[in-house]
Amino acid sequence: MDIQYFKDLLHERALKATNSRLNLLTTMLAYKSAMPYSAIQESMKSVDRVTLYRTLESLKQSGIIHKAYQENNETYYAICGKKCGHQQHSHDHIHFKCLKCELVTCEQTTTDIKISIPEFVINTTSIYLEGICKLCKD
Amino acid sequence: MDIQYFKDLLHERALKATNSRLNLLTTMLAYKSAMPYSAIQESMKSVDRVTLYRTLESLKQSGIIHKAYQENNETYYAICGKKCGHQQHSHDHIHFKCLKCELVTCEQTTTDIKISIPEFVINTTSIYLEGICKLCKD
DNA sequence: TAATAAATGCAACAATGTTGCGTTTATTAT
DNA sequence: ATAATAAACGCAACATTGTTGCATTTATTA
Repeated sequence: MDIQYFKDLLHERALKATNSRLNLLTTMLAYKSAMPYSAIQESMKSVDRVTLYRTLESLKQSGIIHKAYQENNETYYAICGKKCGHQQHSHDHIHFKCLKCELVTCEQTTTDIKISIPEFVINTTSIYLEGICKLCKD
Repeated sequence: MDIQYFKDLLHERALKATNSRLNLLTTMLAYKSAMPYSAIQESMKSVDRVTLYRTLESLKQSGIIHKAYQENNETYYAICGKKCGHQQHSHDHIHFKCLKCELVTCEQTTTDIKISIPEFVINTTSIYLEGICKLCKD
């Protein structure tokens, strides 16, 4: 993933490859884990907050980023995988918040998770876990 | 569950059984499904919004209610089961949002859900589902 | 390079979060 | 039943975030 990848991605989704969007995406990529809004705001403080709001909205709508986690009025955003498209998010990972390092990451589970409720139709499943991550465990 | 139950519950948690709290709890109980903040606000419009804010906070802190769901800046609250205590929420149910009737309910899953990530320690698990509920399916 | 649709910045307002403080209320001990 | 007291309330005030309209700027294209 580099700038050109993001430019192409944006064009695919009929979005202009503007500085705000490219800056946001490269910042989020560099951050590695899901990025809290406050951190996004900090690194994007050169752009107007309305622009940031609309940037997040457009990227979310287009399936380029997603809300990974939300707690205590702090929202965490992460970059989507390739399966996501316009109005069509599809994540096969779960979101994990480490209580020690406080990072939120997208993780793959080893086994397929099948949750069912009798007589209910389930379209989408979102799973959030809290605990201690691999790196903090030692 | 009736008024007396809530009074006792509040006293157990060292909270005064005030009108705001009892009104909120009986309203939420009558609502049956998880109650969106806007609806709570509507039925609690006689109390100051700061009081409502603090009422929700105190009941949440004490394990009497919990945030059941959150989307599009609308938060849904639900009454906790008996396992929850002060600073100690413990829900064995999942939260389900029906895309037809738009109600958010707490549901039991038939099978125990065990999610694991290699080398991670998992403390709490939250699961959110979207789909069509039993009543709307027909 | 010009045309044009999209994106930005700014102003403005709404909704919610949050704190401090003086007054009121629920609980308790008398 | 009443007084003492700590908790809760209402109000004012300010912070943060959400959201829209509109004139200006920018990215894309022809």
